[in-house]
Amino acid sequence: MLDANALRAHLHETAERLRATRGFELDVAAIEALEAERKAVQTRTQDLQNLRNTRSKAIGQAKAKGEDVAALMAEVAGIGDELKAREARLAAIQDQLAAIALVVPNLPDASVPIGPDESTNVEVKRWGQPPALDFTPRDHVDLGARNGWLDGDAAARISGARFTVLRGDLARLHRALAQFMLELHVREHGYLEVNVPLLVLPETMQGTGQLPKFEEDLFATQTGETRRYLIPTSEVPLTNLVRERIVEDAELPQRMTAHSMCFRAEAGAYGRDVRGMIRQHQFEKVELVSIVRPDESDAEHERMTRCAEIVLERLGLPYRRMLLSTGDMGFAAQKTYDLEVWLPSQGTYREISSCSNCGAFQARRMQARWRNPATGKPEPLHTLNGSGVAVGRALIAVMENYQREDGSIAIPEALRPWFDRDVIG
RNA sequence: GGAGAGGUGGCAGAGUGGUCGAAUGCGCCGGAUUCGAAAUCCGGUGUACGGUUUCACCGUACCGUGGGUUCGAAUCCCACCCUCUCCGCCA
Repeated sequence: MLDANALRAHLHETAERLRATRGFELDVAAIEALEAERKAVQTRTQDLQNLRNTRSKAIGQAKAKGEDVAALMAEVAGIGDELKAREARLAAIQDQLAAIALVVPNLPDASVPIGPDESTNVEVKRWGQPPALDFTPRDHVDLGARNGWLDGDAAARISGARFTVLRGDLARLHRALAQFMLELHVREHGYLEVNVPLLVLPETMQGTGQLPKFEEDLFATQTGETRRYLIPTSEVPLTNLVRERIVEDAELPQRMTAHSMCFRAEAGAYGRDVRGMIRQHQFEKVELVSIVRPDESDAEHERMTRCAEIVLERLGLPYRRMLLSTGDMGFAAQKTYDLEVWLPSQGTYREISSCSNCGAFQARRMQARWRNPATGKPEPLHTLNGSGVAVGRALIAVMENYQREDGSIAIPEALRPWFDRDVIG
């Protein structure tokens, strides 16, 4: 959510920036009309409330002195009906304004390249050399066919498309990757390990920006009257830990990591990445979330991205860092780096991590604040999230980059603590 | 799932339908006292929204949530949510 006061004060300018960067059309006319009415109705409502309060108090005082209150009662008589109508109208207007505000995307940072889609992303750096294989590399589906390691057919029978069953040493490798990442972030990068709920309430989803606009991307459950959603990433519960809280300065910055299941409906992805486990309804991710003071978020964004990069470097996986252009950024982000890992079978880099600085955007939706010692006043925090990294995709990357001609897979040095061998298959 | 108790400011904890945004204590901030500190004393100390003559004042809302009764609700009524205790079931 954008700052309400700033939006009001710079409505046309903001609308122009949203159009230029996001291709988002802000309904300026509707907002102006609602704002004008809101101001009139709110002022009138509060005047009426004030009148009612003062008169009611006078009645109480008069009664206490044993005076006749008939005249005072008559004065208040007409207020009730108008007040009720005004209050209802005000609530309706504020609901409409909120509904508009909740679907406006974040404004990109000035350093973000302007462009329509991923074609205008900018490569910032490259690390590592793609492995020189003297045979034609297989993709992870072919490699996974050995030993019943990766079984899409079984998963389809059980759960439908976009699920996989992992078995044996591949399941073990998958688990080792998650453990390795979690340990790295906890022991070396200073993150607090958190274990979070996977089902969350609608207001939680609204806090981080998945709702109300992207409901079709989510899996939902219904138990009686209560609706709960499966998290698409542990960013959601982790970030919402500060929802409706005022955090003291001494508690900042907060760095949290969680290993969790993630669930995505992938409603708009029919036909994309249907082969293998690149794009699944259910996958695992080690997430990084930082809650920081506003003036620290840029530096934290760089730091967080490095924490994700180190995962790939320790695993010896070649990658590049991309600065996303305005058209490719998520709804809540003001700046995003994607890490893309080399996949030999595709001869290209594929997304394995996304690190975003959301600025105050999520914090305003969540009412997540800190007490600024300089002013003594509560101010919105800044929130950041990043994958550190996607476990399923890391598994694919290890399989493909560490494959050998016979279809066996070498175990990266960093994962040896979880294995008694240096090769599987 | 059954039975009971309870949800009030950062915390603890009062609150007969009428100057209750809310006593008191603790905590915190400022000041006095002190060589300094402790103790003591004095003062201050919620959040959001709105208005304006915009760093100051004024107004409104908020006592779990949502409704209702009333001129007036923390207080009365209804529904829901949550927490705790005991029982049952269960990983």
